[in-house]
Amino acid sequence: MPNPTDEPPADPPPDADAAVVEGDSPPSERVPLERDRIVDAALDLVEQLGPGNLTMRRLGHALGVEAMSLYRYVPGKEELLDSVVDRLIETMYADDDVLSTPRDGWQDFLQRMAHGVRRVAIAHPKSFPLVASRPPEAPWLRPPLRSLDWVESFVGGLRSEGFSREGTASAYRAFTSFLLGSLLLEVAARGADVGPLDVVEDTTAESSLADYPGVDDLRHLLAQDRAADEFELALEDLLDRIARIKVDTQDAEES
Amino acid sequence: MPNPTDEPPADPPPDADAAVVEGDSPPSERVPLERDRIVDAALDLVEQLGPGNLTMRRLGHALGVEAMSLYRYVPGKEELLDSVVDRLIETMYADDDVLSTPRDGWQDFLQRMAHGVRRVAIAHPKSFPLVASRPPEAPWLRPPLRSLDWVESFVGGLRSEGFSREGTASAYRAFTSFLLGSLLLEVAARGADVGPLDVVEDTTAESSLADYPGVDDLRHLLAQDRAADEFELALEDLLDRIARIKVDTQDAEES
DNA sequence: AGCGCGAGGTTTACGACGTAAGCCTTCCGT
DNA sequence: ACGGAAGGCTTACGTCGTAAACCTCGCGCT
Repeated sequence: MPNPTDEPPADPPPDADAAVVEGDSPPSERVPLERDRIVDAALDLVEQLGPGNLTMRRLGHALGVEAMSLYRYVPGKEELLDSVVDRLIETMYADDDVLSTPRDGWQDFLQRMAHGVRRVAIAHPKSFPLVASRPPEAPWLRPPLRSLDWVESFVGGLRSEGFSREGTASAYRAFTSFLLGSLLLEVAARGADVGPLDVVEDTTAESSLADYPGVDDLRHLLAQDRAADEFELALEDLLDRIARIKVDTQDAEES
Repeated sequence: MPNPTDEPPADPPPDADAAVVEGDSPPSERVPLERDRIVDAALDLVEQLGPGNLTMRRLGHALGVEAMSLYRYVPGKEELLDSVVDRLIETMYADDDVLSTPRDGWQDFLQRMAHGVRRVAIAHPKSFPLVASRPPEAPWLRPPLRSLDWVESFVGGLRSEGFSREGTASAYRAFTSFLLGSLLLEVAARGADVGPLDVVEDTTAESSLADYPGVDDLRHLLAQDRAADEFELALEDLLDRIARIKVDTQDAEES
């Protein structure tokens, strides 16, 4: 068994060219060919098998095509993965509840943005870590807000609400590291217990915890999933912190 | 070029068996054989080439040995990587400035712990992300504090300082996600600019930023490395937050 | 009608990977 | 002296990413 990186590969036979939905019709296009389809399929595969089990051959197979055909549309696997995270980011940006510019104050603006990112992370637990692990293209594109559009929204939004340059930059850094830490951990916890079958399997029993009375005592508390509540609380505290940053960095600036 | 995942592989010739330091001598051992040596070498290699370029053959080569010989001491690559992150965690735990139990209050205790973790992260920028990306063995082993010893220290320390069970659990979750987010981002930024040569290469010039005036305006600020200061500030705010958690969850508990 | 030609797919092939299986050597206890 | 195991080496298999060459249509020309 050469490569059991994440989960059993489990290769089902191909289907492909299944439902070619019709409906749209700009002048002269046939059936929806590819490239976006490739990225979508890659995202799906990553979500099913984990990033380590995405394979060009497997991906081709899922699209009813040989692996090499993909290279007509994608320069290589790395770039494909980059496109996958781009797709994820776009998904976030298309969220209706996320504003591209503040409407009811910056706190509401940032709340919506944070929740939008969280929604995407939770909807794509296996892919989300990719957003963190690909090398950033520029120092100001910090995961998980890895796109100029997001950063522009963030920066423009806060500036328009009276944040100084320094305040905006600090807030941006605080916001991104908060999101990254919380969501990576939440998603990792979520991803762990969706294993193949496992049932409930209390994980208790077993060995160790005898030597670790403190941990043993808190075992149940620590295993509980309070992610949603704590995200909310931590986010509120973060906004307070950012409010403090705002006033602390308020200095003489032109508009 | 099959696998340019991270950086150019660049395979130098082997040396191995170079300096076999003598000095210790328990009853009957020859030259320091292996297993720990393997893990150390793996850690070094990851640090030099990035995790994606660690290869059993390359690792063997670095130790002056064929790849297959490693399997005498290590069951497989996954387990090797697990051992590497364990080694990292032990390194943190051996830090003299980190206390295993509070001496001057829990704030000092957590400060020292946070700085200890940060020191290790910064000393091993390429390896640190491994600590985050390996699947956790239990829900209460949250990166980057992935060892029962750490968690026991944390939990025991806070409990002994009067934290309730719930308060301890909340503080633990807040602490870990703070560390993970901050340090991953700091380390990613650091890892980015140690590329092969690149010189300074202002990254400015170039394309894009014309359409993103807000980002362009803040470009220099956002590229600045304020990681150290902001870690300190954020950590202090986190401790305040934890103090609030402490009093908020103070309820009737036996000692 | 013939014909080239390019878009989009396939085949084949290479080198690197993780690792199973078996072989060879060296050295120890008896 | 010798058996055996400890520790390394060689060979081999299946899989990966991808370069290169090759088919095979259907279209627009003349």
